Amino acid sequence: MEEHLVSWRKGPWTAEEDQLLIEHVKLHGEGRWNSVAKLTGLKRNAKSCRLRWVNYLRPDLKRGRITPHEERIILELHARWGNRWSTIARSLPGRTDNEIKNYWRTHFKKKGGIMSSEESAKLKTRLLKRQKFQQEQQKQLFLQKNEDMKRVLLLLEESDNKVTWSQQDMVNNEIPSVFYPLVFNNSQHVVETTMNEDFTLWDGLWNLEDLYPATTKGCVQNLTMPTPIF
DNA sequence: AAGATTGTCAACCGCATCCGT
DNA sequence: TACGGATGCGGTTGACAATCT
Repeated sequence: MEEHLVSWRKGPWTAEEDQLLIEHVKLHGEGRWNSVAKLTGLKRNAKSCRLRWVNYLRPDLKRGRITPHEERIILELHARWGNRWSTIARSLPGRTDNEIKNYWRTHFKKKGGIMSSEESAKLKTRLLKRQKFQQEQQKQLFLQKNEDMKRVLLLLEESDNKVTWSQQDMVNNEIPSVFYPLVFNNSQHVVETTMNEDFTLWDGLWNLEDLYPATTKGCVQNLTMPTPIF
């Protein structure tokens, strides 16, 4: 396609354009971005198509906020490799170089590129808070598990010891699966998912607390630890 | 309530690199 | 080996949203 004859569309992509691009990749695979316009009628140049696919439409992309674990990886890899975003992105499946670059610039890049001692102290405090929270959460999980086991023992007694552990239960040292409906409202998987999501939520709140101590203090204090559903 | 400031993120641009001819 | 097109990368911009004053 002769670029000087075509007036390429620019700016945000529409849902229709996205659909055309998705269909094109389904049919022809990734790459050959120059043929997209020819074959689909899209008025987007090769670069724009590639970027849209890589940063937004790829099905293996991870949506949502960067997790504390990912943040730690970003910090470590940036310390090692500097601004080699695509290299860093390879260690974070589902995240794009653009996303990581944006995240870094928003959260860590300071004027002049060097953090003041006050800022680095803030970062340290934040990491310590996280560590503390993780420890507390593990403790809570442990205590919760103990409670679950007590419950199961009671149920076992009530059921006249007629229930047996499956082989898998024995291997995992877990509650007999037949008791799940009685012990958990849903499945254990749902409980774990909820806990993880809550962790992300709490992490976000810490960020807020660091940034806006006055406005979020009350909110954070009034929240309680997430508890499994019974 | 409204304007100013700051944060976020999608998208663009220029340059570098790769690869086929 | 040189050349040109395709692709990849990192820096930057601009629009919009959220928050502050």
